[in-house]
Amino acid sequence: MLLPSPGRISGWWIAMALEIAVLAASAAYAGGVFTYEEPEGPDGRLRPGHLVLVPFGRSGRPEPGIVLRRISGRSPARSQKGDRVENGRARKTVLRCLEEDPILDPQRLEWAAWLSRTYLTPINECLRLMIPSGLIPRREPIYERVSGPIGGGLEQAVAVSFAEQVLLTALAEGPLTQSEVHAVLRDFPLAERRRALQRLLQRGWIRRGWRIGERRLPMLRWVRLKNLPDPTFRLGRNPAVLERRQRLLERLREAARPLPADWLQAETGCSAYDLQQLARWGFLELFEQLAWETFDPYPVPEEPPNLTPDQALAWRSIAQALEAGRFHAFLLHGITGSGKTELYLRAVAETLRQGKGAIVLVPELALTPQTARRFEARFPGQVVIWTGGMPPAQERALWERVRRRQARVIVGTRSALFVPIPDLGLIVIDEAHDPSYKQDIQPQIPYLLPAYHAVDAALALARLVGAVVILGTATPGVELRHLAERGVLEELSLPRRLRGYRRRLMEQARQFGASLDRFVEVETEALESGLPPVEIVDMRQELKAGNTGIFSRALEKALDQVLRRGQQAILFLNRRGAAPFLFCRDCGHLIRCARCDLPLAEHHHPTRWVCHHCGAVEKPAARCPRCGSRRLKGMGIGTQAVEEAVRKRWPEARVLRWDLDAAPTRAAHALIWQRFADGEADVLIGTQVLTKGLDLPLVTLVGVILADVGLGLPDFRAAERTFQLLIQVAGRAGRGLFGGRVILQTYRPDHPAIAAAARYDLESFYRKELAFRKAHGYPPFQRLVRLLYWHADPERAREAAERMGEALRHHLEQKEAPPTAMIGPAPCYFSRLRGLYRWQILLRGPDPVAWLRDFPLPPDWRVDVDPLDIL
DNA sequence: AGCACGCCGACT
DNA sequence: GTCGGCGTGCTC
Repeated sequence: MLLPSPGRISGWWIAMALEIAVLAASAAYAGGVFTYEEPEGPDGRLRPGHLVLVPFGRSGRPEPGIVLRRISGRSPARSQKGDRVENGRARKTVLRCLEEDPILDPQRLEWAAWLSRTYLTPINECLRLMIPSGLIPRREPIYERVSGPIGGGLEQAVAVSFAEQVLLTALAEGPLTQSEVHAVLRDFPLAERRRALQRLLQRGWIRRGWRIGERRLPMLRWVRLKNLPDPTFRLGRNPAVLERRQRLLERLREAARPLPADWLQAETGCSAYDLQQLARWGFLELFEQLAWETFDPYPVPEEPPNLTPDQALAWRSIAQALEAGRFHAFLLHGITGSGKTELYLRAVAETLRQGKGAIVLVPELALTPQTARRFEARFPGQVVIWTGGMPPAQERALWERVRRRQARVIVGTRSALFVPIPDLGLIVIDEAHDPSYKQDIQPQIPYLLPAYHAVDAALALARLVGAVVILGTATPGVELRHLAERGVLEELSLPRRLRGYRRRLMEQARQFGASLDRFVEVETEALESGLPPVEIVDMRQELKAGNTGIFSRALEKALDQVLRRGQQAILFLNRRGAAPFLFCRDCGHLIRCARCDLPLAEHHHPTRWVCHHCGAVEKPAARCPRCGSRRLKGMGIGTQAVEEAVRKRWPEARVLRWDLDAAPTRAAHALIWQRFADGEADVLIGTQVLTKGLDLPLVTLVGVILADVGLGLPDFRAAERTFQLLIQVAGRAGRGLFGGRVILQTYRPDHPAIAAAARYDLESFYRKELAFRKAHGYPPFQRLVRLLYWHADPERAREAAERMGEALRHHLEQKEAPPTAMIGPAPCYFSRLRGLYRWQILLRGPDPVAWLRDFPLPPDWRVDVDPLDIL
């Protein structure tokens, strides 16, 4: 077939037009895809996957876009402005191409289309996931004078304000950017400045254009050690400052080479100021380099250990699949500490050997310097750590390294899946059951991001590019097991627990004065042992026996023992704060968040009332808002209450708390973990953040303060979530030399999730859960789509929901297959959050997405396909 | 979502 | 008579 080329052919203009997905937030509301003219000149010949800037919207602001395809067609007429007109609408022209080569390959474009179809989201929103904001230049409005009065004459005919005159005079000298306009008009109030601009624009005296910023390559700050300070030199007055500065110098001395500043800061806790100060004293030299050139903090590759027989068996299948170089997906079911990571590392090594790239996803909170280090140590200089919310320059630097094939391994959180690494050969998803792999629906984000699940999205991508997927988990959950049973995933298992490699254990044994006698030697390198035994304590019996405290007698005794032996304990309670409820003792009034209608929790240090949903923090009121009584009291317990109880009962114990309050940032998380791992505390108290697969060898006791938290929610996945959490937290015990045990306190010892977790009985829990899901028509037997609507006005929310319900009912009657049931419209269980009234409609059937595909969904409705919860 | 156009009350 | 309220409609 002859492709039409631009030019005049037998009286027709054969125009090449481009379908472009525009990445502006507002574009999604109009479908996301628009037709543009191809520019003439060197920026011509745009191909699918090219990143361009196009004028968009009334303001004509340059917005990033991705070329989807070239289309040919009869030329529309030209308007006076020179734009082509079609259906009465002017067609605009691409402004410029941002990268010489297409930045997305055809498979990624196909994948975006899949995401769009699967999650009922405009394709531009799906593509946005793959374009880091660091690639987009800054754009600033620029104003220039067109015509109008210059000084005298028309001012009398048309009222011109003083501000307008000042602006016109300034513009007579030349164009001004937005910020320059504000500088010129700095003596006028903001509203006045805006009005002046608007009126002059309206009269056509000035014109607005856009200045597109320079795209500078991001630089990276490096640190080189110049001199070590004299031992008598005071590096700081504050002991904490002193310590981290010493740590920094020590780290540089060890490395014996320059290290990146941000990396050093993360590792040592130093601030930019610390670095500057040390440089001023002449101990360090700070310098910059292109960010992606030589990021290579670990030059010596770590030797891979030998595999255990279990690992070797699993490895044979994985190696075979990698060899074949076709799509293949594994469910690697390995209990905590069974050596899954070593298999990931081998698979990555094999992928690199083939000249392909690998993506390794880890749960949000598990991405710590320690995790990163394992990969960097094995693949020095080849690893990029990718997390959400990085500064644009860093994003761009890392993206550039990946694109130039300088880094072939991406380790990151769920957004790392979308980095377009060339020749993708392997995707690993660690702890694949983790809920942080699902993108949730949030009202505060202006974008209509697809509610994707990284596991499903990874499988789809791997199919398109012919890659291998490894989904690793200790607690597969119903959906993953179901995929395995359907043959989508090949199941591999590591049933035995690896206590550690001999080399590491010997070191620990020396350090803590322990012996390795009680380990079963399965092979020359690795030692194995079983999971720690779990003891259930029925807290109702404790109450009967007169114990109203937080600790059962069994847990108290066990903790006592651990502390006496100088070992470590973890106390787990999946609830932050001091008390989850606040009641008035006189009238029984429950204090609620004004915006969410949910109970406020009491927090200490300082004493505050906190909404766990919207994060609102209130100063405690002295009196009950209903009866005026001063007797307000917190009820129930959270991690802070546990911490206080431990400190009171064991004043000599060193206690650390690990929850969102104690560790608001990733660095703080890493720091708490590090301190506990270094033996700076005896007891670690925390919420689910502490379940994220970290090795703490000295922990011999895990106490679950209250296993029932979370079982009360009316959600079909509540039991599964609790079960998985309990298994994960139990796995924290006994990973080291001294073995370990788990004590699980509960008021519901017979609940299937709790009873099965205590026996590590995944099989029976899975069977029961599956029967429950089948009986109630929940996933994986039926699929769910959740339609969400929210509005500050309760009436408008209800009306919109009912209108939508009607429209869907109508659609339902017209369209029979596939059979789909509508549940609702109804207010959500959390019917008001952040001041917004929430309504939902659930669609349930074998394929509700297909059923919805030809239904026009209004953009103010949010769609959650395969929602994790329906609260 | 932004942003502009469009029709009714309190002020220089 | 003008500023400015936010209702409605559009984005190639």
